[in-house]
Amino acid sequence: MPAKENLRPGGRSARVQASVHNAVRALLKNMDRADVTIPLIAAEAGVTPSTIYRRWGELQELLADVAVERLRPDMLPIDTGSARGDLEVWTEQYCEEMSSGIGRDMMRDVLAAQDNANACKCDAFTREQIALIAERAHARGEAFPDIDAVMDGVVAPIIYRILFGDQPSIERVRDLMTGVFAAMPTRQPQPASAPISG
Amino acid sequence: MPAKENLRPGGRSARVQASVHNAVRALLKNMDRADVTIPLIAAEAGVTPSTIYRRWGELQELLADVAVERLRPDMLPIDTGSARGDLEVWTEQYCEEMSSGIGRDMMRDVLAAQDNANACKCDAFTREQIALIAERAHARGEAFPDIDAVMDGVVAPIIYRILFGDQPSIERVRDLMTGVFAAMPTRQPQPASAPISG
DNA sequence: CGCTAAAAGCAAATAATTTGCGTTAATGGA
DNA sequence: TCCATTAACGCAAATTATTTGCTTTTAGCG
Repeated sequence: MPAKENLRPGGRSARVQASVHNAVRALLKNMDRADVTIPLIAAEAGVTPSTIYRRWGELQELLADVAVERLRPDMLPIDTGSARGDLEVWTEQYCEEMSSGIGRDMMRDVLAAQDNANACKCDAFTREQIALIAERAHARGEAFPDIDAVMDGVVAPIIYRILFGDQPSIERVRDLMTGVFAAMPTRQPQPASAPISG
Repeated sequence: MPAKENLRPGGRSARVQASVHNAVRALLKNMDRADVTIPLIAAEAGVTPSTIYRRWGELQELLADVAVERLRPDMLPIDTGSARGDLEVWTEQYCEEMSSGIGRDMMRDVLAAQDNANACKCDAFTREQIALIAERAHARGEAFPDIDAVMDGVVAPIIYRILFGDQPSIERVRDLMTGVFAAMPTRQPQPASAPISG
């Protein structure tokens, strides 16, 4: 139902979409999300409300659309020199972003939508980032856990805790990471491996 | 904001609440959740819409309220004779319930609400069920993982996958459970150690 | 029993959503 | 390049949902 993908990529349509997205971001910055309505967004974006209704159906789909764009990673995972360090830094940053008020709201928006395509996208973004870290690890000759193991062992617990009311602590996040590395099938890592200290 | 707790427990108020909850359940059984509106619920429940608006504020809070009641466990975890068996059976049932269309919808309702009190309740329900299994294990003198280890290692991955688009398979769920038991610190189980207080 | 106030009902006012139809402009083919 | 086609938009009227002020009911309590 929410167009976004299969719409005419050409000028006006894209312009309207960008304008609406910008309007949503601008409004969310300044006011409580409970007070943001479609007519308000339309006014801010300079379009007529029916355009939004026809393209997104309801507010939640639009919010989910906007949220997923903001959740798209905008940089490569930081290279610390070791797989474990890479994952640790990435995980802590991910956890911080997602625990913040904005991150929570965006995740809520994505999950609240009828259409779960956006939720799938978020999952894909995360997997891609971890895959990049894994690739680097392999290129260095370091052992690295399966993506699924990282998702189940680190990402899922973080997200679960954020969604269900508990703020995950840095210590807990480190423990989760340690657990995933410990559970990794121990085939011999090639010589170049260099685990971080501390 | 959503009353439900601190309301007058007496006759009329409780009657209205029950009537509204029943109306929601009845409507959700027969129609798409996108077509359920507050005026419709009010008509079905035989109350005036403004009553619902004043008590719950918006549809999502009401849906979350109803959903959390349906997510409340209505029976003790099945006793299979062993801790591992108990957890396995419970986990598989939990996974099935949550993966089903109804379970997903209820979880979505709970998470979509502004107020996350209901989400916390769901987490508490799950912890209580696992705590019961843990108590039985301790009473039998069996080792059992920490509740947090089970939440992070089994529950969180299941819920994450359901929310973010992947259906967790029975095999994967068993693997998760095996992992949690394997990672358990292997202190010797005392014979008939004291049950946890709770 | 009678008082007080929380919760419900009712109806008018306001706001959001849907819908029909005319207009604009992106796309694709001649 | 121009034209035909049609998706997407704008506008405005109709419908539906939400809010609000006021009245009535009734739970809670001395």
